[in-house]
Amino acid sequence: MSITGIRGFNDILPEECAVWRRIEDEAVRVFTAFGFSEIRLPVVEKTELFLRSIGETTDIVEKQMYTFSDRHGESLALRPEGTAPLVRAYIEKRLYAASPATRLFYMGPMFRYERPQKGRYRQFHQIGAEVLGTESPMADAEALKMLETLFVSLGISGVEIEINSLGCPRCRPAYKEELKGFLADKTERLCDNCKGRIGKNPLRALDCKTPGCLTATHGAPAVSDFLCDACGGHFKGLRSALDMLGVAAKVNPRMVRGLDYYTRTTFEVTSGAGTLGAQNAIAAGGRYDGLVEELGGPATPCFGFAIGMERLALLVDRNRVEKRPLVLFLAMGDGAGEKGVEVAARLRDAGLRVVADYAEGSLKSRMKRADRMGAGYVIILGEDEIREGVLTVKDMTTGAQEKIAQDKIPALIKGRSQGAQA
RNA sequence: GUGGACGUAGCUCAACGGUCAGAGCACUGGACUGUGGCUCCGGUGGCUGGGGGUUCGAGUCCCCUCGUCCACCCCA
Repeated sequence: MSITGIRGFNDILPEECAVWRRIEDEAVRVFTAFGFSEIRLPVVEKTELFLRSIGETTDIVEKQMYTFSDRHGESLALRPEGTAPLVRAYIEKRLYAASPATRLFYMGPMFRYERPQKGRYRQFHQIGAEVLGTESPMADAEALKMLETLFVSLGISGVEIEINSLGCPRCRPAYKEELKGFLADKTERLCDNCKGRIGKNPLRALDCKTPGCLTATHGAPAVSDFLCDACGGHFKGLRSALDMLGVAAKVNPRMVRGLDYYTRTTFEVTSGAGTLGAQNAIAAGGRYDGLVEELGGPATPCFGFAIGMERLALLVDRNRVEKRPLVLFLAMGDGAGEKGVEVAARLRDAGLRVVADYAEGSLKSRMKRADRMGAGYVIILGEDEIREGVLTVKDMTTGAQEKIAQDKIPALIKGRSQGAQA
């Protein structure tokens, strides 16, 4: 076998790229309308950045990061997510100085060493957006509205938004203790995984789907009952803002996220569509009010989310890919090939999408190919046309054809395809 | 990291341990000298993922390995 690609690292082929392109274009359009600006960040960062942001005991850091030493022995990592690098840049480039609230979005590859499966790959792609510098629950609500707007514009339906509040460093410890107390006499029922993390992060048990953990956590106290006044008010503000914006979100008091930096609002967007396999989360995020300060910046409350590109692509309608009509230019006979590429170039200058076909073969087989390539029009340049100083244009959908002067072709094709679309 | 299913032509899949591994689609040529879609006829295309073993004989059975898929775990 010759050299193959790496497990979990996929080639995105042209057909799939058309879908991705559509998603990306739509995301740029929607996010821009909400006042977000694009930022492009490196794919590699110092390992320490992720240790300090995501949390040293999270699965991502413990077993999913691609880390390596560079030639000077410094530990670097392929980014497993986009928020930490963005916050690093925000602090390093002092973006907070420009305006009180900064809205940024990014898209690109992320890397996690996991066992690949449907909707889960070692190199995967995210589109993310972050609002930095505002504590207002309106920011959370608007970001969710933005997400919903994107999904609608992509024709995706049947998604469910779940929200929760995890509280803040002031109120969460009390809840943690309460939960630990509740689980204390039920530890035996927890799965090994949850037994291990009960000390550090007992909240994870709420999210666990193993039967034992489900029964053990049944009737457990809810975070929402332990929120401090400020967090409770924030969560209430979020819910009423969502109502106002017409965003349907369900409160799920058991939803816990896997990254340590989340505070207050967390959310997850899932789809019931079977095409997603077991990975039903297509977007998720939340508030991380302490992260910027934690990483050495000024205290800056933030909200952000990331969308899983591969998963979203599984949900978009493949049949609706925008296409300008393709014109296939066929030249036949001595010298016609050269003349052909030149005429094709002029037609492109006039705004048409033209492929010059100078392959061998009978006209019949070349017509057949043109048809299979999806050509809307075929232009033929052969001996007859050269002699008469015209080109033959055939409309492949109607089958009609006519001989016409070269400079009249763009108008003819544009006129017809516009008429056809209307 | 754990468990399961599966690797045969570019794609989807056949072939009881027994001739030369087949079919459909795709590609290509022709029937139809410069006109596509339909039909018919021909052609190209395979180290049966790789390695080892059992057997007179292996695509088929056994072991190893690589890969894919599914699930757990985790997450987007």
